[in-house]
Amino acid sequence: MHDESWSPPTVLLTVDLVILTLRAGRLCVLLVERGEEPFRGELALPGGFLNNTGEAITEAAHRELNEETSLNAEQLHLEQLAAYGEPERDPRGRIVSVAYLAIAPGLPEPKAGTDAAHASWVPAEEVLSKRARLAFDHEQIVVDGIERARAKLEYTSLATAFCGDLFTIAELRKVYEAVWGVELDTRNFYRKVQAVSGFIVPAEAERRTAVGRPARLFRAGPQTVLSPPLIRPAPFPTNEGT
Amino acid sequence: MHDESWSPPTVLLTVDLVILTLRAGRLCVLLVERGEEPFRGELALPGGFLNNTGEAITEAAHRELNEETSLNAEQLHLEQLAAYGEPERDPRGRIVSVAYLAIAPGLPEPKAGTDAAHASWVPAEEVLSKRARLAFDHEQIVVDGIERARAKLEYTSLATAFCGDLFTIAELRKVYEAVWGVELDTRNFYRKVQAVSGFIVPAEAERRTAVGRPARLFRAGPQTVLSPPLIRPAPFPTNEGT
DNA sequence: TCAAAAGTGTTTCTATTACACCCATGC
DNA sequence: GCATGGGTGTAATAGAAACACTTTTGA
Repeated sequence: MHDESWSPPTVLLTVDLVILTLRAGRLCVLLVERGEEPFRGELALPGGFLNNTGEAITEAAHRELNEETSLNAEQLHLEQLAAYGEPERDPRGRIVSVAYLAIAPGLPEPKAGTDAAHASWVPAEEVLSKRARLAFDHEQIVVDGIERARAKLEYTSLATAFCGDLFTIAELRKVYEAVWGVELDTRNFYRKVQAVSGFIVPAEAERRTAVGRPARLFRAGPQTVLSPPLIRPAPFPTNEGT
Repeated sequence: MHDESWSPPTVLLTVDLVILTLRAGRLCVLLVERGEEPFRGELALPGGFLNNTGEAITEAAHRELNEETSLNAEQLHLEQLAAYGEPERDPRGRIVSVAYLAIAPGLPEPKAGTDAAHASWVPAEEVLSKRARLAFDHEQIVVDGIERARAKLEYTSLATAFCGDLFTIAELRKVYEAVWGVELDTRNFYRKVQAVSGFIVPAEAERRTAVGRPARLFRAGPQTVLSPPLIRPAPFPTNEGT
């Protein structure tokens, strides 16, 4: 197939982060305005090259995440999305990016990283509707990240990663509504979510708001896989004749 | 953070393939006996280095898949699983592998590739039960691949990729039973699978076996996402008090 | 006529939905 | 009291599971 002197090509490796959070009831993604070429001044995902200290890819993702949000591993969810390696995806050369999905509870305005002129929370809808355009293939990565989050809300406890340590069931429902882009019945959600064993456990406390009855507080339970799952309503009616 | 002369480390990129098929009603994965160091003589996933002709990672996966199975892109399912990049995963140096999941209909005994002394179909159970040990981190990759296949049988039409162009509902059911490792009621499956619009469409033909009533033949329909999905039975009873 | 596999009907049970209604609080 | 959001009860419906039964074939 090839002679003995053949040697495989080397590539540069970056990590890119799709960091999702809820702000004012809307799903938002952290984007930076690039301070360097290529795509200087355009919006992009936070990320960067792998260190040359022999770090694992996941470690690089944690490092970049900490640079952007000052949150560490215990405080949020981080998982690998996929590798993106089209030859023409980066004009600087053969650069393969491993994308990660991070979920954070509501955060203050982010601080700028070293190679990011600005960093800001952009509503996911801005990206999905193509009103905000992104550098490289980052639009596809965001789309993949949001779809991963939407899917994992169904059968894992990922939604609790959007909340703080303590949360009400109404807050948890707002996570589902914002990420899925639907409205859910408050009362049925209230019972359904409590019927999933190990999903949320009651805390001995209440949260008082300006008006209305105080809500019980809960924290994330031990179970990470939900059974039964919370099925998201079909976005478009499934009516087509067989 | 780092000075201007800093340059990121280069890595070598491989693709590894988890190729699944059904043989005699059992889920099997294609493994090769390594013909070179490291791990000479041990079992491993088929795969290899990225070409230096500027190919996309997905193209490299297709190329390796064709070398092992002589099947092309139209004949089977191929999707990216994940990137594996622990620093110590390969003793040869910093090698990142992008793993792919391939699903093939029943195939004859495979031909050996260039750097594979033997290639053979190994029952998935041999790997999951750790009776067969694999080189590198390939055991984890196989576990991830099988779990991906199990999950995607629920909500996508992936099961048809295990079948030939034409198949009976009983054959399709055997796919679900083998991949999930459960037994399904033939009669309920028969109706449920036909109730999913666009999953399978009847072909104007029958399949006669040695004994019994001939079965109608079907082919894969246009729908790739199943609604409603086919939920797999919980492997262990979900009984734990809240 | 029998065995085997395909395909149908029907009952039972459980989960989801929709929505009426009650509860606890601040003002 | 009354507005507001939290929480409960319940009837109607849809889906899943269990299984008796009929159909079609080869031998």
